[in-house]
Amino acid sequence: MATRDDILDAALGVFAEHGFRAGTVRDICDRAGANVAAVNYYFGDKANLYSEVILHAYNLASSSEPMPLLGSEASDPASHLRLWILWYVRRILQFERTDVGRLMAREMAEPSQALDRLAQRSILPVFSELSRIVQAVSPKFLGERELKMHCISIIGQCLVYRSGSSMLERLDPPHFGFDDSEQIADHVSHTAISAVHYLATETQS
Amino acid sequence: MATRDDILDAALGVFAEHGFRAGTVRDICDRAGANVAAVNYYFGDKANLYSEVILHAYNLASSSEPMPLLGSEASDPASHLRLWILWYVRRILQFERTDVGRLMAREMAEPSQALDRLAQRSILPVFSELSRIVQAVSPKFLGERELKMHCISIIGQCLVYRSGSSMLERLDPPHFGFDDSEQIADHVSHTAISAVHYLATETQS
DNA sequence: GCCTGTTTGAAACAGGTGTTTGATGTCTAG
DNA sequence: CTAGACATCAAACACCTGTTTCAAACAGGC
Repeated sequence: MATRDDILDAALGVFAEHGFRAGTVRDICDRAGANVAAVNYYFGDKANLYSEVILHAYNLASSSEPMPLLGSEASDPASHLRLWILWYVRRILQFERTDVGRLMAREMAEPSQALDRLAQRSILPVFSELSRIVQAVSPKFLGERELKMHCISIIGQCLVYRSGSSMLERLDPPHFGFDDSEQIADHVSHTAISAVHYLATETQS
Repeated sequence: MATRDDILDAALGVFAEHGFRAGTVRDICDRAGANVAAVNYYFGDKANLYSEVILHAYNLASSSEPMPLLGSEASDPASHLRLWILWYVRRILQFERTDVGRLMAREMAEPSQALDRLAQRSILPVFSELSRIVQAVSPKFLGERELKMHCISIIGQCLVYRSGSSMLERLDPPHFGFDDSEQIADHVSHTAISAVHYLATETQS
């Protein structure tokens, strides 16, 4: 059963690097030091292997830093929002260099059926927790859609540092990386906080 | 020479749908009503065809609504920012359903050499124009990095509606689409304007 | 030691890929 | 009319893909 795990690890690297289609089982088996037939023996076919790799990658990702929950620390909502954003930005930018992150990025750009199971258990909790925090920060009660857009704005400002990295790299360097997490978190949280306060006092068109 | 253009059009559709690797020249030639050898006859090889398709797609994209330049209309900077963001959001969300947009999205997620030539002539002007507008909106002079982060935040808030659409679709519907462009532009411009004003009055950590 | 189920191995298979070939048609200049 | 360039076509080529086959090696229980 050791070769099964070897194949799983090797497949993670190969799929992260080349994607599902372009990643070959021969490459995987070579890296795992196994025979070509091993993939079909243990996983049935290539597609099934991929599904298991996604699960494997998710388990690896989940074992990292846990999400800071509202109320877990006795701080004001504003600084908690900054803490949460810092956690999210770190998660995003840390992913950039790992196989797990590159795999997830591929899944986000071109989702496969394998993602569906994880999405409900991964994306939704993150989003609803962020909603709670933003609502706590806001001086007035935010409607559902209004709240949603604020959260999307925050997510978007963080995600762009990875999903738009191919664009950003083509501007004048230096590019933003993991070391800039704090600065990015500062900026995004300031933007978000000022947005909810501004929208609370001004009349929205 | 008509078949050359037919192949170009067909290849745009095939590459947008399946990507460079998974898109086959046989599929392209079938759609174009041409022989398999036509691709190599007119374009040398598949990679070269892809490069020309990227150029072709860019020309199609450029012939759409032009970017609203600062000073072209006699309006205050704030409403001009909203106008610019609306233009950008529309461009982003309109792309979602067209072959050109899907191709560009693929290129952004996994850039090929073909993108390099376009990037300098497409991304940079957009970004520098946005920088000018944000600077005009701001009550105080913004430093290079500060200005850059504001612009990235705006870009990110718009881009997320496409790059993160696979995530957003998994939240409770209805999802945001082209018809919500105005609302999104309102929200993003309000956020951006309040951010530059807030950061101008508060002391940034 | 032997037997049984599990695991590995080299080779082959069937199908699809981009590309090349050489013949055939088509049109235009001399 | 003819020569030559251009364009199209069916067929074949060489290669790579995931998958299967079947024999050999290995494991542990009796």
